[in-house]
Amino acid sequence: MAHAAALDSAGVERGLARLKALVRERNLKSSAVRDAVARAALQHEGHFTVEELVQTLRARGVEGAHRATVYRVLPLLVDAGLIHPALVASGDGSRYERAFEREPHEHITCTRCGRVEEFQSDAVAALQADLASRLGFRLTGRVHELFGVCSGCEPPS
Amino acid sequence: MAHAAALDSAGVERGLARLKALVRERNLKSSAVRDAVARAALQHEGHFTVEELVQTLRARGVEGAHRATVYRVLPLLVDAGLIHPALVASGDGSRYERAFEREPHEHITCTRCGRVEEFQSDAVAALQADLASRLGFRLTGRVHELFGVCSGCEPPS
DNA sequence: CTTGATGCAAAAGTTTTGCAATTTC
DNA sequence: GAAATTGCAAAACTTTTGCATCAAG
Repeated sequence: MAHAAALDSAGVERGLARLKALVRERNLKSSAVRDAVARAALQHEGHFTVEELVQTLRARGVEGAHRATVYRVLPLLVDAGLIHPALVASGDGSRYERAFEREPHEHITCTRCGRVEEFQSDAVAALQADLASRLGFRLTGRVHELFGVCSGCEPPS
Repeated sequence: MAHAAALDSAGVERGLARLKALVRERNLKSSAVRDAVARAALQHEGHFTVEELVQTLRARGVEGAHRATVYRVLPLLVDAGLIHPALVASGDGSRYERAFEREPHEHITCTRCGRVEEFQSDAVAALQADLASRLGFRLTGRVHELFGVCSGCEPPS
């Protein structure tokens, strides 16, 4: 189970519009390459590394967004709220995941069998919102992962 | 704000004992250098990078635990439950923080300036415990990170 | 003495940067 | 045209590894 479904094409367009708005706001210039990176990021399922994004773009034939360009573009996508860094450092480089038009979600992983349950908790979401504003932050993203041992792997005795 | 207070010396000793137990269990050999790394990690306030730990050790005069050695030792400290990886990738290398004798806590990161606030919420902890047990999991770990823009970077207008 | 731990240096990786060539406004 | 964006290559970093040497059991 586990990963967010890919964003549909209308959603991707809305994401690109959001990016364009930020670009205008900062007096930057639009660019086809950057849009392609944004598209790939928005359409990616689950989390991805920079390398994976580069591969996706390359596979997608067309324009080969250079690795360095991707590195330069990602921070802007984060600022635009399209993606955000995800998962604690786990070896091979930084990971990101889509943040745009994505419901807050939680994961709980069984460290024994690897099974992942995905669930939603309005109570958690409400708490997060409350905590963020109390600390003076405008909340834009969240990562909430629980780890444990499931009943299948460790029957309550 | 709010980084974890340093562990007192009795706590450090308990941590070292725990490490020693793991070392014995795995038929490894004890070592003064490894203990020094463990000490520095346990006493460190807040999160730290490998580089910072190396600096601390160097400053502490004594033996200059080599960078490579620290890299080799850290996974063992994680297995022993003394520390754990912390924070999603944020630029300069993996971060760790003490886990031993420490309450669960959360992080909120400003995506604009990178500042990290650490806080504790009993309500969140209670919810996590409740959700986990409801899903049939024995909770053993959690990663909870919020992202946003802090008031310093985006004054409430 | 047998095996693990360490330091060093070299190898792998990951990110960042300077520059010249392009593209956008 | 002026200024931002890109690709490329080089530089800067972060982690991992092979080896010879040391230390612990």
